[in-house]
Amino acid sequence: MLAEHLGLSSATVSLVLNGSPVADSIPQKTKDRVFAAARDFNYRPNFVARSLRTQRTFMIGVLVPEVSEGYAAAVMGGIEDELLQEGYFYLVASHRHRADLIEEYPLLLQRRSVEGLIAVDTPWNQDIPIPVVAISGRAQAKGITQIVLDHQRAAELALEHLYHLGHRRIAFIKGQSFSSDTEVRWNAIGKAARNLKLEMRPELSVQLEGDLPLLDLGYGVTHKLLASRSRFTAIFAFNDISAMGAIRALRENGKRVPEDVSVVGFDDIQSAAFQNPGLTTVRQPLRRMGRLAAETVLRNIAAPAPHKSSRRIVVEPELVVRESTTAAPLAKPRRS
Amino acid sequence: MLAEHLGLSSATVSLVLNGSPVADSIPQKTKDRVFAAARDFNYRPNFVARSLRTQRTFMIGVLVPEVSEGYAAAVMGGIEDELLQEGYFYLVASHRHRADLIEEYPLLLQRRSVEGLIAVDTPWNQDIPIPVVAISGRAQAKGITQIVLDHQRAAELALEHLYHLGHRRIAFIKGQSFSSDTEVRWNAIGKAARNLKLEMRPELSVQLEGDLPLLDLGYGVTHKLLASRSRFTAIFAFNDISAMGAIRALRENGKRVPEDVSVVGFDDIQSAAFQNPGLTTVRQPLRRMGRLAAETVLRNIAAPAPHKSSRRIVVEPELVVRESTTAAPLAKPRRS
DNA sequence: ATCCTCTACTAAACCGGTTTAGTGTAACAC
DNA sequence: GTGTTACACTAAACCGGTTTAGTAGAGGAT
Repeated sequence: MLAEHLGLSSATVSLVLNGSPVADSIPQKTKDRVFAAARDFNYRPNFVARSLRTQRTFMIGVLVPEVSEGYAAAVMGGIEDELLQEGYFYLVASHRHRADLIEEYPLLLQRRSVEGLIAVDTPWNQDIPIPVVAISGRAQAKGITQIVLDHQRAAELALEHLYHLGHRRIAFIKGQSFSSDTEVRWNAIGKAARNLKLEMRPELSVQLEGDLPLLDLGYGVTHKLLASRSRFTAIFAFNDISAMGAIRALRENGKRVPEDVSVVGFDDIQSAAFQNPGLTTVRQPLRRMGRLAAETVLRNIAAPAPHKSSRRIVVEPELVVRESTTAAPLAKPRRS
Repeated sequence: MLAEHLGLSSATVSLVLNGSPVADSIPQKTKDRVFAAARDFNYRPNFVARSLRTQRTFMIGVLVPEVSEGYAAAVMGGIEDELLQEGYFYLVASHRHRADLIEEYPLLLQRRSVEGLIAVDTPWNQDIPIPVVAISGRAQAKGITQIVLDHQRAAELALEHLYHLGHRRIAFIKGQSFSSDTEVRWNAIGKAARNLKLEMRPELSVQLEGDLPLLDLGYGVTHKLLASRSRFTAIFAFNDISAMGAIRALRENGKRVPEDVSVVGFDDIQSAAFQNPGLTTVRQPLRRMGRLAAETVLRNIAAPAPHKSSRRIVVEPELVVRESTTAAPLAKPRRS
């Protein structure tokens, strides 16, 4: 540390600059000299050295399936808002759903001494000694906090919307088996359908299969659906991307959206609003969920939970009605 | 370090585990004991301590306008591919084009001892002591490497495509003044137009203005364009998002895309392909640019450039023809 | 003159490794 | 028996701060 080229010990300088109570006895005059020198020399204490001594890194790790994908990107936006504001930085790692990476990255991040971890849509069963918050991942380990969507409400919002528009024959695009939300959401849909006395026909359910690129996930399965010649007037897709793929497949088959078939997506990623027609979708407040996760992880760092209890924080979805849904054809809608 | 609970000094353990040549004289038997103990105790050397001594952090900083936005997300995907593979992690900071943050974040990242910096679409004029690679930012400082698109080629690809489809009255949506690509691209378009003897009418040029949210950037200006009643048969937008906004505005005005007006975007972000109709656009190889930036920054770290020369690496665009462009109405197209 | 109490600092330990310069011992040469 | 070398390690410095325990010196009380 070069600052005591001008008189004092490094201890004094450190004490003064950090405003330690031990420095109370140091006269203002000396303090001012220190501050002035720090400014003149443009002194920036070495963060690594400080981290070593204080055992604080002010870093947290973020695990996502893939950074470049809209869902993760939106969540990260919220995470970052909160973290940078609180003086933290974050390290990101994309595991692309590869089991070995899901295993390895948390270890690597721990070696980097991150103070907490946020796992986005990542299966989790490890028990690690730092706070972990999972966003919509199926978490089995104890002691982690989960941010989850109220899937029941989400299913109701979508189905009631379609139901009130007169749709009775609704096709469903189910998520990939590796996605953590698939199962809960599917069950929620089943329950919501029963409440509405809506029949879920097996021949109108298809499941996504491809992995990451997810280019035209919904495209293929919708073609399959159309090929089966089962009649339907609406599709409820697992996510916005598959909904967009579905719309394309419908168009190619001469179906108009929404006049012939209504389509509801899920997530409300940025491009849902950019679609033409705009996509009606169930919004997950992704940015807020990210922010919430960051807040939670910071709180857990500040005050380590005494009891390793698993908590869950439920966030509410919101139906965003755009132009991809309308009254069912050949049937009298009840309300709009 | 707990590992020498079983016999040796920490120095020996470190030497052995790091495969230092100094450890050559240590018999294999001892080495094996060390390795075994490391495994049993699940020993992970503290990265912070090591960083302090070796002055290596294996971290690089990434500056972007906004993480949650498609352009930055795609670039980050490429950056991450390369970095994680090479054992590096990265810290991200979003400056939202705020001048104070653009000033501050590089400093914060340097305090964190990042070994290099990648600036995405970020104006840059500082001269800092670590390698910097800029992706499509207007960089003025010396010593930094820029990854830039061949804008001339990009403009030609788009204009020639439209020209050959018979379009002569083409409207242009120009980028925001803060975006680093705006000016070069505009000049490139001008030059390409002259080469084609295409007249650029001032009344057919509009400029984006809003800042980040960019929800319907192109929407407003296109409405303005339509309101001016100037006739045009095609729009070349500054980016995909404004192109999507333009399409929406056109539709609302009863214009069909592409039958009445063809639209060309720029970037080829993920949702361009998801559009209905699929958006014809000039692709920037964003992921590759990110990867290239990461490779370059790592190379500069390994072998610091002796001469602080500014280099530029030019990448080639590619025209992706989808469904938003077709032959101009009321005119004989030359070729399809 | 002696003791006490403040004031204004600082010496030195510490964080957890890496790295340099040695050191003790055994084997070998002469 | 003595000098030399190779072997198998280790002491200690070091990275750059933070933090604890303590100390020198001035001034006041007795």
